[in-house]
Amino acid sequence: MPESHYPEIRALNLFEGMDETHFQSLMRGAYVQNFPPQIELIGEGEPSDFLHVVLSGSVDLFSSWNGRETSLATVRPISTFILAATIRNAPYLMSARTLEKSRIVLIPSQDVRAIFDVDSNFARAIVAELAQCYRAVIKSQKDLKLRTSLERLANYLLRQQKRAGGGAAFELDFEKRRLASVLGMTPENLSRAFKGLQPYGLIVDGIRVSIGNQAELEKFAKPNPLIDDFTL
Amino acid sequence: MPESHYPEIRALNLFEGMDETHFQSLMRGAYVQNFPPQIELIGEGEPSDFLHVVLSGSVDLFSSWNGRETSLATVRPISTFILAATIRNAPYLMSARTLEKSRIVLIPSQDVRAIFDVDSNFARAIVAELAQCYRAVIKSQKDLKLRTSLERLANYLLRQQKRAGGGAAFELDFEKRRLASVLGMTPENLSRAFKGLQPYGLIVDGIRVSIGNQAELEKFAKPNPLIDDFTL
DNA sequence: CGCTATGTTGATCCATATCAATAAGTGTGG
DNA sequence: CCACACTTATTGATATGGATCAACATAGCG
Repeated sequence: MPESHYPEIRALNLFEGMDETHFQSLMRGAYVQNFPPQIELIGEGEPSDFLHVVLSGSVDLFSSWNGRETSLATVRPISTFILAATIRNAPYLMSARTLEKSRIVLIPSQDVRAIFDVDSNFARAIVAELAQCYRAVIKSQKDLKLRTSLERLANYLLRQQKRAGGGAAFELDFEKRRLASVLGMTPENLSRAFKGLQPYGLIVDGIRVSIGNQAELEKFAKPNPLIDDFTL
Repeated sequence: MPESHYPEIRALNLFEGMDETHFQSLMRGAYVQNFPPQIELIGEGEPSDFLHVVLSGSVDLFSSWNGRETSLATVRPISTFILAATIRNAPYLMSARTLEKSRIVLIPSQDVRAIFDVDSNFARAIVAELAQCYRAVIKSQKDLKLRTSLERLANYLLRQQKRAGGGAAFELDFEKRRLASVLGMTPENLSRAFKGLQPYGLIVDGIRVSIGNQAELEKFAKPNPLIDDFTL
């Protein structure tokens, strides 16, 4: 793999503390690939041969059952995915597909496991990452089980607003169809949910969103750090 | 803490591979406590001072928001909980309460983190445990988002049947009210869902369940290893 | 024994899904 | 650059899963 990518990968939490020779050894076995949009990178149930790192573009993690499908998460640069399957050497629980043109690093899972065994800094970083992923899913679970779809949307908008800098106007970083799936509802229902937030001064035009009455929206959404704070 | 408990704790996946002196050191700081039923052990949002190990009894992990409450998991002997919060030194995302009279080991979180740093076998075990917990929540997420409540109940029954040995008759290990919460529905809806499975030969009497038509129930439930297999 | 919490059943309401039609983008090739 | 096809978004009408409210039965438990 071209060495030009090393620094950006090295800068990831997962790799920054590890021994240089170990990092080099990981990179030697890795390779970078460019994918067009809508390519299925992995399918659930397949053996976890590679740890993936998204360098650019974005990847949708989804799952299907009995003809239904749901988006579970979106991976954006620069971060890794399917770390847990790699560690446990178990089949992927989710499928992954590119949402746009994406550049992705593939690191053989066995190399990751081997280096994990000899580099305690790397091991520590993996633990931190896994614990964070775990907590992220728990938060999502609480969101799903404790809130109605309207409340989930309201809180999603507040989170997205914060990520975008906190201004009243910002943009959605999802196609609405997939936002609906992520939030656990149908596209039609999402469309109506946006309408349902109009009383709080919400204006939506395509991907542009503006929150007219911040205080009222927050009063309705009741955001909670133990569900909505992604740093926690 | 009384040394009589050491062997059963030591036998846990999490501790079995670690250095004996490190284990002793962990145990020195730990203590065992007996709790009556319905005691809240920890509240979400509190700092994660202790890693907990359930020796006997059972513990409900739940969460509340805006007056609603949901059960996220049940911890049974012998296993640990809130490992992720301990590792990240972050506030608990879930509350915990005893369901019955329970004996619980409390290990100071800072001791766990300290030993983690010096014992690579322990670190490895923690990673394995975290990865498994993560995968368990992902499966639960898929169950929630891809299935109706009737399908969730049917698959839960099949899982429970397998855990109980595979025979047609077995017992629920949940109070129905909490089973409903775990499955993401109301008690009334669960009651009706049991009725809804009668066409598949399901008979329920208190906590005793019997599956009359295994083949038909499976045909309806469509169990999937990537959702329902707890070893994966 | 009662008392209290749990479970069941029925009636009704509400949120969300589904089905169907239309509109609005978006990308492609002529 | 436009016309066309195709996907996505919206809107309306309707169906349905599941929640809520209320009454009653039942089972633990002191």
